[in-house]
Amino acid sequence: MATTPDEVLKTHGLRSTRNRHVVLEEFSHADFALSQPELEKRLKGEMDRVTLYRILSSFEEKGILHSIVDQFGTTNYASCSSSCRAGHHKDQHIHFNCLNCRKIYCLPSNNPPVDIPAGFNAENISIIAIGLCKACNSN
Amino acid sequence: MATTPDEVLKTHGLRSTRNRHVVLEEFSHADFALSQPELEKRLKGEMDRVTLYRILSSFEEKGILHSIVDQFGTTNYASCSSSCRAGHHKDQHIHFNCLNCRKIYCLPSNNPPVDIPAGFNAENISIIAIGLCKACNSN
DNA sequence: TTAAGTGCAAAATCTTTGCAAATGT
DNA sequence: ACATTTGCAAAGATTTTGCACTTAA
Repeated sequence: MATTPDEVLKTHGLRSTRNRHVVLEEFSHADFALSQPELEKRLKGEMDRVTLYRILSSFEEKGILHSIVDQFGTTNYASCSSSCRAGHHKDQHIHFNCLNCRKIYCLPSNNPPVDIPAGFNAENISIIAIGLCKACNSN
Repeated sequence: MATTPDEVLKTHGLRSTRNRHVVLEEFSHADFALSQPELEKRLKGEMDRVTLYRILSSFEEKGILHSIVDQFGTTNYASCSSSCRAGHHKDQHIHFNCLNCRKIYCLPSNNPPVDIPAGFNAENISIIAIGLCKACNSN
């Protein structure tokens, strides 16, 4: 079921605006996570930087995107799986952060079970593999 | 074998200075990872902010500390295990990032095996459990 | 002595906030 | 019409850079 951008927005209680469509469009192309600075470059001049920040955080809040903080401390965003709901994200896959191109890939691998000591209450587990990605490896 | 601060510095090719001793002292107390902002608070007035940044990055580079980027994008530092060498860190434990007090704990758990797709070359794997820590849970 | 380390000022980033104008429903 | 969304300006926060002074070896 291919949901249209309009439907995605409506379903998540957001108005359909030109800027939001542009951002959704970018994510539909990308096969990896995008950061605000990266998106800003791609959309150079298309919209105000602040608007972009606001769109990203509303998309995350509504459950359209989930965020991954990479090894450089930058927040990156990727489309959510169907298991994400507004205000509650559950990343069930591993991310790969390339040291060279800095891209973040959502890997198909599932999280392995992780052993947490008693007393600690893990709500979510972030697993990020760090190294060289497929593209950078073959150069 | 309790290595003295002086020995730690010498072994890693760093000069023995007052500032570095102060930083090492802080880490010897801490049972969790410390960020630059946190250290700056603790060492209020003891040294320049820039010096602290430089000490932390040289300690990381030389393999005295390893860094963990937390859920808020802040870089935190913790003592390295003996398996870390200059320029090559191998975190073999899981970190726990508390949503309430924001502390990062190095858990005793070992990394589970993680399945990485062919073509990707993982140098290191960062596993961060996010939730409420032991202390914050019991309040 | 002299290379490494430090402090201060300033720059560079990245992110947030306030508010008036524009836009979607 | 009216609440949302946007753009601009400005403020905050964090981290880096340049350079002259100081210090460890």
